[in-house]
Amino acid sequence: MAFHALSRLTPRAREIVQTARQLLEREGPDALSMRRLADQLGIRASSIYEHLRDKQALEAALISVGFEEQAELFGEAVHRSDAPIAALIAAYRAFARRQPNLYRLMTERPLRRDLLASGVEEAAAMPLLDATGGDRERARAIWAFAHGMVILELNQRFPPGADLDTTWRKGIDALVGTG
Amino acid sequence: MAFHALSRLTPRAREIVQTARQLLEREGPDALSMRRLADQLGIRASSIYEHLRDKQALEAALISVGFEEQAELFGEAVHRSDAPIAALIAAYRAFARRQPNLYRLMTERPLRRDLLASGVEEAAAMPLLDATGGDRERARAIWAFAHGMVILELNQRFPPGADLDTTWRKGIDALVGTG
DNA sequence: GGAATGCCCTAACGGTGTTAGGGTAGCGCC
DNA sequence: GGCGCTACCCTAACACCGTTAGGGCATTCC
Repeated sequence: MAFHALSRLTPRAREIVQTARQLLEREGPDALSMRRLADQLGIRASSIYEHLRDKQALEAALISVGFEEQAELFGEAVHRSDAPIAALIAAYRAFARRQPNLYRLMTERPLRRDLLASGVEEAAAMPLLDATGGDRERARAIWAFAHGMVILELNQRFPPGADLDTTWRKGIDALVGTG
Repeated sequence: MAFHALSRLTPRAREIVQTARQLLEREGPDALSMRRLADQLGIRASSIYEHLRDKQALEAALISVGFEEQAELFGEAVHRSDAPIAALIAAYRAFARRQPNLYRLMTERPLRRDLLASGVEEAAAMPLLDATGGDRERARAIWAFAHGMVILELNQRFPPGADLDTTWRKGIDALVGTG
C-alpha cells in the first residue's frame, strides 16, 4: 500500500525514489544530492533526469510517500485505541523520531502541492480530524502543538534535562480537554 | 541596544551582518550567499572571510541579533500588559510575520550555541518563563504551540480559508487556563 | 530490417562555500 | 624619511551543487 503514491512513476523512477529515501535517512539532508544519489545507484547524475523531472519532483515523491505512510499509521492508531487523540499524537511523534530527515523535508518549506500525489496530504490529516469529531479548530491547534514539540525536539531546542514526556502529556491534556 | 549581540565583532563585520540581514529579509534565504552579499557590499566574496570566519558565523550573528530583539520585544510586551502571556504570544507571532526569513533561520536547524552571543538565547526565553510564573512545563508547551502555529502559517500549511486568529485564541486559552 | 523505447553516457554552464597567496593604503614609531 | 603593522581588498582556484545538450547502445515490436 505504501507504493500507491508512486504509482504514476515508472518502475525505474520508483527505484530511484526508494534509494533516495534511504540515502536521506541514513546520511542526512546534505547527502541528498543528485550526484550522491547517482553514485548510490551506480549511474551518473544526469541519468536521473531521464526518470524524474528535477530535484523538486524527487522531493515531492519522497514527501508523498511520507504522507501516505502517515495516513496509514495515524489511521491505525486512531482505530486501535479508545483514547484516539493521544494515540494519534504518540504515532505522530514516533513517525518524526523514526525518520527525522523525512519529517523535516515534509514540513520545513511550503508544499509544492501540484507535484504531490493527489490526496495524500488530506489522507494524512484525516485521522486527526476524525479523532476530534470534525472540530477543525481543535485539530489545527493540536497539530500545531505536536509539530512544534516535534521540531523543537528534533532541533534540540529544549534544555538537555527537560522532561518532554510530561510536556507532551500536559499539552495534550490542555488542548484535548475531556476528549 | 540591538547592537550588543555584535559587540565582539569589528565595525566592518557589523556592517556586513547588517547588510546580510537586509539581503535575507528582502530577497529570501537563497539570496543569502557569500557572493550575493559581497555584491551588495561592493566587494568580492573572499573578502568577507577577512571579517567573519565563515557562513556559519554570519548566520550565528544574524541569529544572535534576532534573539536580542526578541528579548526586548517580549520583555516589553509582558511588562505593558495585564494579560502577559497573551501579549507575549502576540508579540511572538508579530516578530515572525515581520521578518519571516530571519525567524526561519533562527528555528529551522539545531543552534550552534558555541557561535552565538552569550546569553541571548536565554534572554529571549526569559519573558515567557516570567509570564508563566516560572512554570517551565507550561512555558514549553506554550512555546511549542506558538512555534508550530507560526511555522505552519509561514509554510502555508493551513487551508486558505482557515480562521487562524480563532485557532490561536483557542489554543492559548486551553494552554494558559486561567493565567 | 527498421523504428521506437528505455537507459545510460560525456561535457559543459553557472551557481555555491572556501582557501591560498598577493597587493595596497594609512598609521604609529624610530 | 622609512619601517612595520593593521585593515582591507584582490585574483585564481578547488570541489561541490542542479541542470541541459547531445550522443550511444541494447531490447522490443512491427
